[in-house]
Amino acid sequence: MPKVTKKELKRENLLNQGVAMLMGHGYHGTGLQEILDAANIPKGSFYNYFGSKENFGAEVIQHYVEPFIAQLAAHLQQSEIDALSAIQHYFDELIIELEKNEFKGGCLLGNLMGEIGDTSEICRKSLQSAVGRYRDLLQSGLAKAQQQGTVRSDKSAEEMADLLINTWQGALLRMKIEKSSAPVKQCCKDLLEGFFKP
Amino acid sequence: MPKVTKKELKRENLLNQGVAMLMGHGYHGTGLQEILDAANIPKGSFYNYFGSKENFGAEVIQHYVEPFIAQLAAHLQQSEIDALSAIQHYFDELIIELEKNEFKGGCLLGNLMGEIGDTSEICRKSLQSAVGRYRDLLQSGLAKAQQQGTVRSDKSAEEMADLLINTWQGALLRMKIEKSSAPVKQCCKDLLEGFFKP
DNA sequence: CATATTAATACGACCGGTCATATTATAAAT
DNA sequence: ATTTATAATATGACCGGTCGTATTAATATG
Repeated sequence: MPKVTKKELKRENLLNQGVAMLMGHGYHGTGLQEILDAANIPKGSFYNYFGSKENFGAEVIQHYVEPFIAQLAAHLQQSEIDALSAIQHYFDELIIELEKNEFKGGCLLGNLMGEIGDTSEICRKSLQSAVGRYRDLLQSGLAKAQQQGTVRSDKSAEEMADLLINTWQGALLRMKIEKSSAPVKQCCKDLLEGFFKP
Repeated sequence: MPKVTKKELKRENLLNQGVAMLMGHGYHGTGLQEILDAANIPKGSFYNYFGSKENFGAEVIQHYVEPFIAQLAAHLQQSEIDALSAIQHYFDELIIELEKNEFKGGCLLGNLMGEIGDTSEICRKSLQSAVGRYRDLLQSGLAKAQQQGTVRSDKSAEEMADLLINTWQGALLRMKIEKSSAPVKQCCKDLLEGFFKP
């Protein structure tokens, strides 16, 4: 096996463990040691892969959002299902996952926006990009739903995408402290089955 | 001056500095030393006032929410103004304050829900209580607005209060990473001037 | 002088990050 | 093709500093 691939593999392993650890204990609550231990990589090797903890955090953010974008995109391009239903199914899947985790963690983006969104410029930029990419995809789905007549057209898809993302993020915070999926379920009901209807 | 009062004064000073520091750098990002330095209180004295950092955090949360509740209550009991307008004016004031702080900090409750909402049980309970008290007050204002006919009555005041709080929290996170008040302004517009209308 | 309250100091654990060195891979030279 | 020189990567001990907390000394109160 090529050496460069092996290095990439370890790098990705660190990112995966980083996602899990930062979700669980936050940025400042997680030490590099924990991440390295979880990935079975020696302490001294960390800086062969990343320039600093801060840079690592910024990469973790991008690494985290990727599967969510892929998952939503997969739902949206199922041609036999209308866009609004696709979005609803997507969020239903997220809720199932949240319940499986007993409402712990929530969304890494939301957690880090609150914790380091205005102290680490590098991570702020990364968060901005990650949320932006996610928002753009959701917006395209809502625009499609507008064309299909399942979502109101007197509000822009962009406005609704932002509203949905923001309400979802707030609902995730509530979920964490209430230990209940009621807030996130209500979010979907209020918006997707209520405010967004034509 | 009575001794007990002097002690209470220093205690409250610590809580005030704690609010400011935890807002700026989060729970794990803030050391007790910084707080004690800011309050001009010797390091060894901390445990004369609080049992632990975690207990301190839980108290800071309650200390933080108090003025917001008082401010909203003050708006709501202005008899010459209808409840919906009172709520709108209240949020307008919050937005002005956020702009004054250049979008830094946001809401301590939201930040801590994300960071330690599912790791510190004590703080989780405190957050639950703080948000609950705030929600109840907002709910009573919305119920009043329903009676005055300025807010729709086919949705419960509780549901709308939760939705407003959650969307507001999410919008605050977006505000932090976009460095713009657009998200929070849009939140008020979408809900108070849109979804909540009869 | 006895007692409680405050403050100084001590403590071990851990933080992010650096270092010289060991190992391995690549390139050059024979 | 084999050996030698060079570079890249891997590694664990270790840096100064800070963490939250415990213990001990000093001070104030009765």
